[in-house]
Amino acid sequence: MHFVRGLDVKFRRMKDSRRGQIMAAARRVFAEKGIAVGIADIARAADISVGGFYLYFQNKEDLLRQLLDETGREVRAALATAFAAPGEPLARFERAGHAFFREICGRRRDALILLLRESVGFSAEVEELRKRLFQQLTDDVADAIRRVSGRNGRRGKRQAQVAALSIFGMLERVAYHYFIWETGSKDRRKVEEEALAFVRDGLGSVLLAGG
Amino acid sequence: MHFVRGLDVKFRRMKDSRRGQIMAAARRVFAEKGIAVGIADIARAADISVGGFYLYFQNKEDLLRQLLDETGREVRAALATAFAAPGEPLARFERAGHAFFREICGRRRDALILLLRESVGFSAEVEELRKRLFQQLTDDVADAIRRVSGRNGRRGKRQAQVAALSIFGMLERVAYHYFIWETGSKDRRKVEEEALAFVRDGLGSVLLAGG
Amino acid sequence: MHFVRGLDVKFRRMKDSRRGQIMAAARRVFAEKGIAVGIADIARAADISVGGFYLYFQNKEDLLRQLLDETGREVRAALATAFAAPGEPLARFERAGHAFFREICGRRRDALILLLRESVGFSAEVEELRKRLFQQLTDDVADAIRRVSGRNGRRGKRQAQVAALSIFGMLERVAYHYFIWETGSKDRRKVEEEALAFVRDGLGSVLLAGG
Amino acid sequence: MHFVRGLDVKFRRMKDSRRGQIMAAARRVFAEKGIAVGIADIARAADISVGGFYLYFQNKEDLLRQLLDETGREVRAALATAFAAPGEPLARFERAGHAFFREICGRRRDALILLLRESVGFSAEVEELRKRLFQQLTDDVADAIRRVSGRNGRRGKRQAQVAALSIFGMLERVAYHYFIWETGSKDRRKVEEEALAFVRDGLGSVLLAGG
DNA sequence: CATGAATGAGGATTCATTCAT
DNA sequence: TATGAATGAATCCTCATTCAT
Repeated sequence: MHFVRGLDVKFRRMKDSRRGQIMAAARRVFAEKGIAVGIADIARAADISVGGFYLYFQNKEDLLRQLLDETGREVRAALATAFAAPGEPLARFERAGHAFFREICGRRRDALILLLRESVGFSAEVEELRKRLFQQLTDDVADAIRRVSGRNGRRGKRQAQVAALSIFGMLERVAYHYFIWETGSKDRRKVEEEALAFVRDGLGSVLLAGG
Repeated sequence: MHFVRGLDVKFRRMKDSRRGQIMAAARRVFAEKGIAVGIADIARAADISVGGFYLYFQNKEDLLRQLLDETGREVRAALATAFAAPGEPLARFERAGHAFFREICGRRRDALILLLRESVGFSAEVEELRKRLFQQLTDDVADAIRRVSGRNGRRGKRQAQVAALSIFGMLERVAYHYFIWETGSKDRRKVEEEALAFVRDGLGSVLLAGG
Repeated sequence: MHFVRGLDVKFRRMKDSRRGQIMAAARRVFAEKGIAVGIADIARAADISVGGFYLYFQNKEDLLRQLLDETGREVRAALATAFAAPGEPLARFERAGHAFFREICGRRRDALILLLRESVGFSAEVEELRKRLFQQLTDDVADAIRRVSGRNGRRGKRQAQVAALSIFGMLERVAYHYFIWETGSKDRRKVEEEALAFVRDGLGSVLLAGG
Repeated sequence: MHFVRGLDVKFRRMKDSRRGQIMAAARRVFAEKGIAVGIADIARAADISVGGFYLYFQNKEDLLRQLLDETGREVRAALATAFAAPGEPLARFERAGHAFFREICGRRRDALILLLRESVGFSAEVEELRKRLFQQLTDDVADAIRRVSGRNGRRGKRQAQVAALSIFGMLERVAYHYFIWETGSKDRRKVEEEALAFVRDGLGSVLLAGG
């Protein structure tokens, strides 16, 4: 039985690695040539046959869904980890912002492009997934804001929700500008500082308003 | 000859009206069914033949380009007009924000969807156009910020640029959330207030920092 | 208006002729290479592009459906015409039998192959259509038998139904053998005579039983 | 050596049982989902791997061929056994007819569907096999008719051949109608009676003609 | 200017068959 | 013998674009 379980695990891993290999290739190809590339291109980039692709994904939309799920998990994890470390509330928000720029924009440009550009408007179902994903992310942040501000009334909730949306919107557009389009100032450290200063100020009064 | 010129003008107008008719139909159809709809659908919605479409637009991308240009002009105009009226700097920014929600999100949902969802990642050329468009918009705002703050050094420029990007990012995501996905609070007036309060706070220190 | 109607009619005809051209080509190709041929083969045989095919038929199944409908109408018409002429009941049945061999097997081998071989088991929907078609044909014959025999009780109905089915079964298998497989005796006139003699005898007692 | 032979025999048996297991599963699956199902479905139904399938059959067509052969043998055996028992010639034909309905239609619906629906038009080679199979079956019956009628001239042969074909055609269509489509009267006993009465009458004069 | 039938390249997906293990 | 992942040719269908009328 051990042997069989061992095999099982081994196969599961192989399967996972194959799947991961395709996902990585797809992210690369999507980022470079756009999501309109054919399955053949993805398969080629993943060193696999066209039929092989369909062994691991039901169809192109399924691949995109898994890619988005993964990206969503990564972003949430990066933000949550950075936010979890002890410190002043505002400092923790700021750390989370830095994490977004460092972990995601800096290290996962492919994922960023997928999330902000290539997956947009792909299909109704994918759009629904994007919506859920953004809701999770903004809910996470809105919860954090509410916990810090202590405001739990309808107004407090809406305020936290809007603040969370605003923060994400800022991060997104700044990321799109500097990391996807690679426009404007090349000094991303400074850009990062300014952007987070803007967040801090916007957030500051939201948090203080509750005190 | 007058007659001929008259005809000419008339034809130019007819041509313009035809073109406008197609563009309006396209915006409607794109917003409803996504940019993947065929030319046939657009032509049907515009009460024109498929061949007729190609008399007014070189191809689908050309249509999209013109649609985006138009939308860009409208947004700039709405913001510029609102900002131009006299008053305190911060109040003028706020008015521009209100104009975005009222004029664009409220009255031009089709254009909003096109700008933020359907045109994203369509093709390299369209993406280039989107980039230019966003640069114009953020440059407008950044200029205004710089004029008010008086800071014209490299740092001031970057600061203004980032602030402008941040403001647009916020407006975009809030618009996407409440006007495209139509999620969350139904009280858009209040959402608008909160969002603009956030902008005001973030902007406040940028402007004051220069004083 | 006459002009416009004229155009309309002309276009309808052109469209019909195009459609008919494809249907004729398809019957030929199906009979020769089997229904598994690709749309490309059908299109080539019909001197049309692949896209052109889809201008006239929703998909392959739609083509098959229309082909079967047409064949069904032809067979019913051939039998009905032959049966309608005056004469003794048995002689009229016999004439209908001759019509089947002459009009359908002799002149429309393609249609015969489609009906008895290529359309079999294509898809659930087509099988449903085949079922309806055979029911119509056997109902026609069963009605004729009942009218002649005068028996309208449950037993008479069943008897007529089974006799009609039997007749069709005979005609089909004889047709399959001699006209599709082209096996056995080459003297089809004589085969025809023998087969119809068999029908006459089987039918004779059914008809007389009622007297 | 005994040991080895024993093993050999055992393996042969295992091989046979494996093969039979696959054939049984295939008949079931073909009858239910149509012959278009993939090898994977058949393998799953037979509790075997895809690769395993190819240890016992060269390819899908080979499976179909063996399935048809088997079905042919069964039908011939059922008819021959029923016909072999002593009695009046006509009564023996009738018994064979009953055997067809009882043994084949009633007990082997899967085989019936395969023979009359799923194997039709599969490929040129399978069609050839079907042709041989039907020839054997009709030759068997035609021989029996000839032996009873005593007519051995060219005309007698043709007459017997056509009569045999007619009988099979009737049985087939009645079977298709009542046992495959499961349409019409639910009282299969009575249907069977009527159908065989029809055969008896048709056959009667063929047999008597020779006397 | 206007039409819409026609084109055909391109993309998604399936499935019989093979082969390394 | 047995497995099932891998292959890739084959097929269906769509849609931007053209062009004869």
